[in-house]
Amino acid sequence: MMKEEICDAGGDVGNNWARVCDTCCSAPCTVYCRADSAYLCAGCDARVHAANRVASRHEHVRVCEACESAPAAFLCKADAASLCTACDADIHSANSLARRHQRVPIPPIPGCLYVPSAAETEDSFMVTEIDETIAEEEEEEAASWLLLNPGKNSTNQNTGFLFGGEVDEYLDLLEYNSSVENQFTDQYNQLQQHYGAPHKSYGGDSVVPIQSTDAKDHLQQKQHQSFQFDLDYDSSKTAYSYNGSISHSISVSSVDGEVVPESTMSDIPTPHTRPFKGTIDLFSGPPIQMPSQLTPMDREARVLRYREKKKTRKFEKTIRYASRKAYAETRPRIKGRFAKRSDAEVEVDQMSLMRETGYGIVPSF
DNA sequence: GTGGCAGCTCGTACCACAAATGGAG
DNA sequence: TTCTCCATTTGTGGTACGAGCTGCC
Repeated sequence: MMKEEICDAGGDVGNNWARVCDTCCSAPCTVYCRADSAYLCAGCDARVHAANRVASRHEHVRVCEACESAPAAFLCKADAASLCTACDADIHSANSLARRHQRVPIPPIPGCLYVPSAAETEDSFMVTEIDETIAEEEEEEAASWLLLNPGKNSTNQNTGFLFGGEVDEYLDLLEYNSSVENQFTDQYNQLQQHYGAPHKSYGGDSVVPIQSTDAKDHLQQKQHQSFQFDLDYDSSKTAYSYNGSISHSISVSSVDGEVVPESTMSDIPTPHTRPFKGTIDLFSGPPIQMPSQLTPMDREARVLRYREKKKTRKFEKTIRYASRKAYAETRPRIKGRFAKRSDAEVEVDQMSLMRETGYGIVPSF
């Protein structure tokens, strides 16, 4: 793909960006401002359009995801892609199947797409290209969450493809539960440190959390995709229903849910039922109070919490009892199922026990 | 465009038994 | 109140199997 040389600074040399930011020339553009007739990156978009009230009203659209060099005009629901008129015509005239893709026009979005943090605004020109690309993706994802809120309290100026209030309330739900969950997690960790051991000592089992350093990217990606599907699924409903999305989320996330040691639950003096990680316990606990107004600082904090939680998600299975795991691994199996131990194996065990303890089994008759 | 088939992926039930749990005495 | 006994429940991993999806004819 030919890269347009717009900036004279040469900041785009050596990258694969189709079009670089007209302002900083050091990052790929993500939005097109119609008022300024300029292609801007996330950081510059935030900085320029947050400068004053007039600038904040500039209408802008995302850049075409195909050519990345023209403003997107249509959103293909089948491909979930924003396309410019040229790419839309090319792609959707290729075959009959593509022609059936449902596309909706993308209206311009007033206001700033991004809410940069202080660190981002200060260090936005110092990150490497790769880091910036990754950060860009996270920015867009986080911004996609942020974009959805205004429609809840004011006139919904979003595309209508996503009903912002619903999704943002979902985010609020997630964050509410995550905060409660984190509170429980912290409490649990403190108790672990307090007791000095993760499990009440019976001389047998001990809790052994599996610390797999390998991040299961495909699982995360899969879950993330399913998560996004949940949102779209909900947004397609005319009537808002928590049950729909929540049941989906549970079915996805509870599979690899982290299990809390039983002893911990019984040992904690303040009783609570810790839900599976990622689940939403709507049917117990105090009613959730939805904030009606969110300041930019609040929203930024929520996005940061969302990112942090996204980074620290765990998908690996947690072993609660190491002895049971060790025993299960050594047990005889038939087609994967546990099988009864033969008499010979039982005798071997008894012999080994006699050697260890020095005592035999006395016949009862 | 529709139906049938093969191949693939994914989730889950199944098994035995030691350990954990909780009630009764 | 504390301890012991005993019945019940829980948790553990590898494999088979069914459901669902995709691609091809």
